[in-house]
Amino acid sequence: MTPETAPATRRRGEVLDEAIRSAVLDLVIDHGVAGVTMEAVASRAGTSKPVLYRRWDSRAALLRDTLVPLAMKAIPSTDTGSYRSDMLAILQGWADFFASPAGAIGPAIVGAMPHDPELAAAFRGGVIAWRKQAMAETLRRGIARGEVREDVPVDVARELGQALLWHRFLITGDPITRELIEEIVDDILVPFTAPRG
Amino acid sequence: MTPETAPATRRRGEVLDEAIRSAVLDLVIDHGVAGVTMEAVASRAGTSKPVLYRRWDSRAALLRDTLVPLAMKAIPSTDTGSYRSDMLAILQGWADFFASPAGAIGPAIVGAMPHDPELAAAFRGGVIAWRKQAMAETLRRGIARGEVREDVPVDVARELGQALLWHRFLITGDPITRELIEEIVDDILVPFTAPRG
DNA sequence: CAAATAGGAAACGCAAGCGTTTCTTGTATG
DNA sequence: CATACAAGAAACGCTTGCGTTTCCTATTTG
Repeated sequence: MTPETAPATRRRGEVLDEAIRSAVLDLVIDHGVAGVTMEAVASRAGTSKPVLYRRWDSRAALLRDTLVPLAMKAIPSTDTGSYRSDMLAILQGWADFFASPAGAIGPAIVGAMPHDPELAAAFRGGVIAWRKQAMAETLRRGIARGEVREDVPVDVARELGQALLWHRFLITGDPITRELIEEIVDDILVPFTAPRG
Repeated sequence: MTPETAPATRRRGEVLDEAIRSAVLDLVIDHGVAGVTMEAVASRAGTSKPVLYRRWDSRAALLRDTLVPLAMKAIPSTDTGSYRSDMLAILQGWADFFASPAGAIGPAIVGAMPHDPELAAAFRGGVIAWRKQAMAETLRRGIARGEVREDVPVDVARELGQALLWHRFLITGDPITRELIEEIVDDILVPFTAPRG
């Protein structure tokens, strides 16, 4: 046990940041957003409240800075070569997110937004705006390939698939299967967006 | 001020029950579900905690018994004579509910269900099951009239319209307009369910 | 009318959480 | 090496909320 090999007892920088983020997610999963208190996060992350308050001036800021980036990295943005296979990949990405531990942030954010305008702005202005843009891009590529009609109502078309998945995830609790995804794409999305012949 | 006309100072039965229900909804609207504490409900309803505990053994039971019936009476179940006008009425009912003060219970329930299995069972087994049944009934009537194809995939068809509305209400915050409702019915639902050929 | 019920006020002891302060000391930097 | 920074432990005083008890008395019931 020489001094050179004594293990570090305190964490700094990214190591500590990751421990805090991980603690927040664990608490959301276990107890919902109400379980995310400064006391609980500090305890779970093996740190102290002054450490948290040095970074965030409030619980709301901590939640916002932790939950929103998790939602941001969930979904592939990918050009697969066809509108159909783009949509299959995107909807599968959502389904995988919902099935993952991080999916717990979905209902947490939805429940919190009505009373946290900054969280709502971050989530809708960040994550959702980005997803809308990516979906519009997907439709644009489809139009360029001649797979999607030029007068497709983009506003509705870009949300139609994920709306069904969110509905099952948040509201009805019904299963989200690969078969459902293919049905949505082949029986709803493709007919709805296809050029009219 | 004769004794016969002295105003009542205590409430009983339905009058008191309604005051409690109203207090819960007010608190959800103002503070979200986290604001619904036994202290706050008692104070808001102008009653006392023993009165609440005489009725419910826990905050969770009070929430469940208050929020779920509110969701239950939101939506018309109506036979208007055609599948199209049925769907217009139903989706307008959802839109009106979301725009009403009681709409606040939507995100409240969604946020709470992952950690309250009894609430989830009440909401999904009660409200949602009832809505699914009513939607299946609507499709059946459409089939009988020849407006809806006999092989319509009921599982997806019965949730498609409201999924889009819930998505806007809970996730994106985009407006829910009469034009949107008509677009959903005329451009998505009717083509998707219509007989082929 | 008398008796029973339960509404409402007030209080209780306890726990959890808040935001902050003080202190020690591990770790990074120059 | 010395210095600066910040991590982590511990404690603080305060607030809110919990579930419960006691008491008084309004209201209903028989």
